Amino acid sequence: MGRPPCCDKEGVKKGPWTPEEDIILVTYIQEHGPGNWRAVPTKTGLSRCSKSCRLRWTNYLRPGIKRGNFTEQEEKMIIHLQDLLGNRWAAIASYLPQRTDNDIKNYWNTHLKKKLKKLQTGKNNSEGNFEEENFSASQRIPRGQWERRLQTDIHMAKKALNEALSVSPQKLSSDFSTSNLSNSNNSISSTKELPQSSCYASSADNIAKLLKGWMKNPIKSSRSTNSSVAQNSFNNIDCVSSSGTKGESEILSETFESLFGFESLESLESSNSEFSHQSLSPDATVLQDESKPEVGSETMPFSLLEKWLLDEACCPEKVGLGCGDHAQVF
DNA sequence: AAGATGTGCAACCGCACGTGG
DNA sequence: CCCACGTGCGGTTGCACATCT
Repeated sequence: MGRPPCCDKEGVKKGPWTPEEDIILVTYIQEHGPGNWRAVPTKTGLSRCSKSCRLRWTNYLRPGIKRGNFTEQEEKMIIHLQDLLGNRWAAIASYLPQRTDNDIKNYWNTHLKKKLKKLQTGKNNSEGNFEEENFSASQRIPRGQWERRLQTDIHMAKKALNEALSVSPQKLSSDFSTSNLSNSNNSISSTKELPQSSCYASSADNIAKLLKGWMKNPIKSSRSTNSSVAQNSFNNIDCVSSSGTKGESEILSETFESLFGFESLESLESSNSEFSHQSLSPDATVLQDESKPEVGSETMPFSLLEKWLLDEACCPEKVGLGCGDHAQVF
């Protein structure tokens, strides 16, 4: 039995996408918007399965996604969220709106896992490998339990955020100023230039040009030497710091909104039963990104979250979020 | 210089879930 | 309620490129 494949295997092209296919797909989505993926292959004439189209769009062509060059803040967030949520890459990605789950997953598997392993072995061997605990925890918990656990995680995360948001203004202020400064320059610091994938890069650059008019935001710069090809043109909707002269409360409010898509902690509280990433999924915000790009939604949240993560890292009990806590809830 | 091995990442696969008829 | 369909998600694979021997 089982479900039939999403598309006929015969005549369906697989493998890397060509620039021409990208153009076709993007042009179609430009006209019709993302969604109804089933119809995409037939309407565009692409010899691709609908899933492949969707994947290509969400992971690669979608505007507003950033590729490569993970910042330290992002690394910390991923590490922490992975600890908190397990391998729920989509959920993790919802906290990093410019990153795709696939990208985060790859980055975790190729970089962070090793990095953590190194750190862990170098640090202490007695407490066991937290990464392995992590995996085992997320793997052995059945789905139902996992969902309850996730809710608890969210609740605890809210608590942590609440605390993070209610720290003394002076401290917060200095945190903002310092971390914003540091944020602005470190995005390329620790990561090497990605390898260039030759012919496609230039072709994809053409796609970028083709699509230039699509984005309402001007494309600021194009690092043509970066391997992140076409998508970089989308991604270069650089996050201009919007903090400027705003009051702290406003900043906090905006930070929270831009970070979690809620207007207040109360609304977050009221939405308890529904995991927020559903409403925050990159796909869900695609069109919003087009119409009202979240300028500044990167630097501000990171500074706050950085604080949150760092606080927790050094004193978990303070925020009631010890790494193993969520497992004990049930 | 050439083959072997390692690494990173795009894309595929299959399962689960939500929804509408 | 059941079923088919569309979509989302996480795990895995395959390939291109980099590095090593």
